[in-house]
Amino acid sequence: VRPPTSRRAPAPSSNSEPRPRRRRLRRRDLPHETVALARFLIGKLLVRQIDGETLVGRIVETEAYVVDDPASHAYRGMTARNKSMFALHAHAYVYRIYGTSWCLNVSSEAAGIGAAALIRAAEPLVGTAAMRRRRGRDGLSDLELARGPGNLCRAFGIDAELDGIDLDADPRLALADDGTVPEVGSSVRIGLTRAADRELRFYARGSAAVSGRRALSP
DNA sequence: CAGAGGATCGGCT
DNA sequence: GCCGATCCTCTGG
Repeated sequence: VRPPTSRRAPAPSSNSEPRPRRRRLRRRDLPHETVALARFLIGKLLVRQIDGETLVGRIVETEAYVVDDPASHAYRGMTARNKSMFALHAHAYVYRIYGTSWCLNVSSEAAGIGAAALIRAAEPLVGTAAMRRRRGRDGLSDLELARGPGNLCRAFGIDAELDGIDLDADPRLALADDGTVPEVGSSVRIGLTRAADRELRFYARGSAAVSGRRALSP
């Protein structure tokens, strides 16, 4: 039973262990297989350079959109919107949803195969003031700044301009590793109508920055 | 070329 | 929990 005042146990970033300086992840460091990539990204860092500032968050929630997946944008083949999903792994796929929000994915698999890992939430570590400014809403705690895929993109200033970029080398957006090893849980994906039963969502256990109903992240 | 609907969010009941 | 906002993209005729 959890204490009523705190929604979740301490997040992975609250470990007091010294850890190595963060190191940019190159393409060769990332699993190319979609589910392995989605799981691997939990605990890694998202590093954004924008307007002369550095924003860093720890990824705490992802979803896999695999080959032959009716819920995937790539299910019916390549289109103008989803072509970044067909890029070699470690490219960004950024798209607009509901006319209101952006979503960030990391492409997976070989060139020509449409699959990706959606980044659904991050725990802000560096640049929280800038993230709060970008969210444009009052009263948000740090842990709410990048909770949910649309909120994450808003906080990090991610939009169509970053669609298709190579996360291996682009100066504007990178993945990094600081040696943190979180405990990873899994569940069904959030917000889907098709293939809603597949267990393809991954999250950092104990993180207060994950989205979705609490029952999905025990 | 019209129409439906979506990997969301936030406000309201 | 429910619902509307908002704007493309994709589909079918």
